[in-house]
Amino acid sequence: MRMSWPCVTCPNRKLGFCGALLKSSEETQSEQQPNWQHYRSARPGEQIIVRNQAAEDVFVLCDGWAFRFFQLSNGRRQILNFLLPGDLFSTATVFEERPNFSAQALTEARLSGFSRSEVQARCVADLRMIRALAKLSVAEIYMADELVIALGQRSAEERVAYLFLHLMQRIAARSVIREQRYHLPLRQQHIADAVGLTPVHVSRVIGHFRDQGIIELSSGVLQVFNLEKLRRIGSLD
Amino acid sequence: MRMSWPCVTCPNRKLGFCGALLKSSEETQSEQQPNWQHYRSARPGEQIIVRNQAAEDVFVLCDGWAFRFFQLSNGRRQILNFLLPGDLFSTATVFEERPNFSAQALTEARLSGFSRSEVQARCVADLRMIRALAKLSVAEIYMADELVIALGQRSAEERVAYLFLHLMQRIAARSVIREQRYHLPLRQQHIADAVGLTPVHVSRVIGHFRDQGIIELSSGVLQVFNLEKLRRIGSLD
DNA sequence: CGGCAGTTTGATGTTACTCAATTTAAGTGG
DNA sequence: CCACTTAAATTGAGTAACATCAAACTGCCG
Repeated sequence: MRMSWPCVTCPNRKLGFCGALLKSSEETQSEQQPNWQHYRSARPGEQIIVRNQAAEDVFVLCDGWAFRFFQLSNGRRQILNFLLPGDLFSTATVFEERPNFSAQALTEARLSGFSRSEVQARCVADLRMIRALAKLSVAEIYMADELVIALGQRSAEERVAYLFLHLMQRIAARSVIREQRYHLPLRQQHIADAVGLTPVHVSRVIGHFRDQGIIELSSGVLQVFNLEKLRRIGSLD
Repeated sequence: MRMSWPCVTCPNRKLGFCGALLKSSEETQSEQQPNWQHYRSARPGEQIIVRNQAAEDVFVLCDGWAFRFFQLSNGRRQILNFLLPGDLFSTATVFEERPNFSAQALTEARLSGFSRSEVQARCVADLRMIRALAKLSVAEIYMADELVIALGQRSAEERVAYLFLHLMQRIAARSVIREQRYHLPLRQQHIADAVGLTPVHVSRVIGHFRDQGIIELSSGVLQVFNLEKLRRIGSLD
């Protein structure tokens, strides 16, 4: 059971950071679980990374959803991004011990933790690791820039549509989508915290989309009826 | 004249990416201008990087101010960040040929352009380059995350105060500040585009700060009279 | 059946935007 | 040095977008 975990939980290893790491390990290590990697699971809502708190490990999400966020002193929080299976919890964690953000599980989740020092050592030894990290880091910067654009320049409807399109694209990159139905285990509170609106207003926006026959979102499933329209509203340029 | 340029224009080479690059070149190259590096100047408002347009070079700002931005089809633009002397125009440009953003000079500016392929080659050869890039990339991600937080969760006054504090900190990191006076060559339009407000509202916010005796901003100089208060308004947590 | 978390709806308030006019500052040519 | 021009900043009035508060509704689970 445990031996087969990596393959079962990360069927799309080639997509993520996990891929480069494990590939680099296959050559130097046996089939056995190396001691610098370990698995862990998290319950919905469980805190995985606490801001400013030093952590030994670098985490990759194997299964389920999670998100990175920043907790403000006034009780609000900004969700920085959502993490899907295969995602590294920010490339910054590879280089910095104390993260500048927090992270928690959204659903039941499984994580893979890698010892940071070992990951760094592998970066030095294996150029492919560096390449993979560089790619991830570029993607992370672009994602953040896009969110800045959405938050700075777009209306409520546009932001929500943007978030849906963004998530749809990422989900579609790792699984086959049938009939434009996407599994989105988000409360409206999460959407609100991600796009800088109140849950009440998010509800109105989604209601409006529903009335227009653009989408339907209920019980964790987003169904898109009019992708064209959603794109016209939510795409950034 | 030309020989002494690098030192004159990048007095704080150790701070930036320029430092690692040139250091790595000192060992392998003579004192002469290497052919994979060249200088260039830009007039205020001149476009330096055009989104989606392939560029051979990676740019470092030597002197003056510039900014990265994204132009929306509705005429609006989001300024992603301001660039100060020593700054690399996004670490993403090192790895990707086609940038996902544009950039233009804010003031009279001098740039240093490095051939991307050469920079990449040096990354492979010299570990210090990688380390420098990793550090920059982490800083860039954190900067973007902070802006997301400011745009998503903070009021107009808080955002403007945040921008000032952020720029003050970066300016102070590269020059001695006397009596809390900072040279900020920004129009209110730039501030507006950076924090997602209209220029009119930015004017009101700054006017309000002025009335309260917190700051004074005119003819390109920001003077801070009450740093404590500015921090209470603008700091993120 | 009751309780609870999440969503929806309505009424009202606040923030920031828009439009337009006015003032200030910075050049420019006589 | 002073009128003239132009860009930027300020100010005011009216409006739109989103927040807030509170109540009602829904689905789910014990």
